[in-house]
This record gives sequence, C-alpha cells and structure tokens, in this order.
Amino acid sequence: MKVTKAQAQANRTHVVETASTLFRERGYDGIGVADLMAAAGFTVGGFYKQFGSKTDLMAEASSCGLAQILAASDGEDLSVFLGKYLSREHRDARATGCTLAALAGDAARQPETVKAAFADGIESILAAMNKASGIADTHQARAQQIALLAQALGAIVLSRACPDSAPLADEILDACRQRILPPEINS
Amino acid sequence: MKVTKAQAQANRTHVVETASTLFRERGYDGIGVADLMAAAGFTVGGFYKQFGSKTDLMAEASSCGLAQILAASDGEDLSVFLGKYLSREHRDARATGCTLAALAGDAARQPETVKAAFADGIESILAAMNKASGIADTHQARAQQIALLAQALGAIVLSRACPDSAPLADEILDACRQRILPPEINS
DNA sequence: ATTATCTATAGATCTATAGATAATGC
DNA sequence: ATTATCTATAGATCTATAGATAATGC
Repeated sequence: MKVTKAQAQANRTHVVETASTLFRERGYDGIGVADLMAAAGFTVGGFYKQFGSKTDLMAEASSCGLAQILAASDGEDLSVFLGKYLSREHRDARATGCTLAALAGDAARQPETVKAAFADGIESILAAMNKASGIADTHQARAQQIALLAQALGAIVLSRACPDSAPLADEILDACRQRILPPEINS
Repeated sequence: MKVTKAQAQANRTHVVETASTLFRERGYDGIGVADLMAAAGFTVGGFYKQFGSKTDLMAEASSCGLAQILAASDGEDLSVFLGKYLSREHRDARATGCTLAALAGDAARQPETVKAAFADGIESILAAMNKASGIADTHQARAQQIALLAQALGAIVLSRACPDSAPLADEILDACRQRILPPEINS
C-alpha cells in the first residue's frame, strides 16, 4: 500500500489538480472530500494525512488554478488572449477555464487563506497583462488593466448566470468583445 | 397555530426576503432550509407547504433580490448610482448589496429556473440603465451598457475575493471608479 | 521501523416528509 | 372542515478520525 516518497508527492499534486478542476466545475461546497479523492483515484482516509483540512486544499487548489491562467496567457498578445477569454468556448468550459471567473464569487465567503491565494493570483495576472501590453507600468496603465480584467471577468460571470438557451448569454460576450477589442480582431 | 390567509401570504414573503439576504451573505449552499426558516421566525416543517423545494426558493429569492437593485437605482443619475455601486460600503455589505454581484457565480451552477431569474434581472437592469442614460436605445448603446455592468460587477467580485487587509481590494474599486466615472464625480 | 493508503465509522450536518396541533373560514 | 404551522424523524449527505494493511527506507 505504501508508495515511494516521490510517488506520494506526485499523488498529492494530482489530488490538488483534480480538486482545482472539480471546484471550478461545482464550487467549493459542490463536491465533498470523499468524492474528490475518488475522482483522483484514492479513498478518503489518506486525505487528512496529506492536507490539514478541506479549506487547506481549497487554498492550494485555487493557487494551482490561478497559476494555469498565467501559463495559458504567457507570451500571448493581450488582444488575442482577451478574444479567447471572451469566447463561448471559454464560458462553456468552467472546469478548465479561468479560476478567477469560476470561483472568485465563492472565494469571497471563504477564510483568509483562500482569499490570499486569490489576491496573489490577481497580482500575477496584472503583472502578466502589463508585460503583455508592452507599455510602462504607470499608475494609469495599472488602473486600465484592472478595469479590463474586471470587465472580462464580469462578462464571463454574467454570461454563465444566464440559461444556456438565453440569447442574452451570447450577447453579453459579444458586447464586451466589441468594447474591449480593436475592430480588426473583433471580426 | 393557523393564521389568516393574508398573514400566511405575508409570512411567505418574509421568508423569501430573509432568504434573499441570507443567500447573498452565505451563498445558496451556505445556509440550510431549517436555519433559514428559523431566521425568518418559523420552523422547518412549514417550509414544504409553502415552497416546492429549496431550489424553488432560490429562484424566488433571487428574483426578489434582483428587483431590489432596480428599486435602489430608480430615478437616480447613472454616474451617481455607479459611484455608490463601486464604493467600499457596497462591497462590504454583501447581504444587502447587489444580488448579481453576490450570487451570479453561484447561479451559474444552479438549475434553469434560478438562471432564468438572473437573465430576467439582467434585462431589467439594462433597461433601467438605458432609461437613466437618457440616450436612444441603439445596439451600440446597449453594448456599452452591458460592458459597463460587466465591469462594475467584476470590480465588486474581484474586490470581495481579496483579504480585507489587502490594499488590492480597495485599489480595484478605485481603478474602476476612475475608468468609469467622469472626473468631477470621481473625487 | 516507518509511513502512504485503505476500510470503517463517529458525529454533525442537510433536504424532505409524516403526522399532530390549533387556529381560520365556511 | 380546512389548513398554516409545529414537533419529530428518516435517510442521505459531509468533514474528520481511528486503526489496519502493506509497502518503503534505513
């Protein structure tokens, strides 16, 4: 039953990654520790030897998920990235999409450790946006990037809150693409 | 124990209003039917004579909460309303603040009845924004108002996801106020 | 000898229902 | 007679822990 230390570490990472996608899909309260461990291929008993509590895993899984947005945007043109961000594909892919869009609302009701993971994630994203924009890191530029992030996140959150069949769901994405992106990209 | 029909109707409304604030504060999964009825001054047994399920109440409470934003914004200048929306006071008043900002993320994971309440609420808010703007209801104007709503909602959601002590929480609100509001109002 | 993972379970939830109670409303 | 609300509880969760098992690692 016991595995090597390296394997145990890999298993732990796998649990965090599985939790990251399942929390995004169902919310922090939408999946229990036992189901989560089962989805990762384990049983519940080992959980509390690896993590102090479900809340600890929530913080770790959130950091993990927030880091994935950075990896996805790295080296990409800001307009191209925002175009993908504001797409129907991204809206419909809760489990693998932006952790900020999927869980920021839930994070607001969680302990400080989870919220700290979000503040760190937001700072990292702002740093990446500034780097991608290629302009100087002035107070004005940062304010503009914060506003842009708020708008993109707001668009996904609003669109997802509508029924699948509602024309409004797509209209919200289209409206924000149109306002944010330069005309030549926003085909 | 039985009360008049008028009183029973008033009691039912009181349960919906209580649920509206408690769901905003703790999320749909953050409070149970028994605690909810207790907060309204009743016991759990009567709940299922008044409502078909907890999900039914979630849809009703959401409609109720979304209508409150409209009432609060009615007749108010759009800039003044947005100034209040993007304030620290609003961010810190989850239970009594905008239902869209508090629960849109949760609504995305709920059945169609709840999401339909949100789509209706969003349409009502857009209609109120257009009326308040005083300009013609063109395609362009509507797109602009959708983008504005997404940005304002995104700012509150992002700010609430940060720890109370994080300077970033206030910075997000300030940045979006600055980008959205005309300089003379954004003191 | 140590320990990563397993089985099993305690104790506290949560949604929903059954049946009693005491008032309204015909 | 009807019914709004109550008490009590069934059955299904959920978080967390205890102790067993079987492999690693000294």
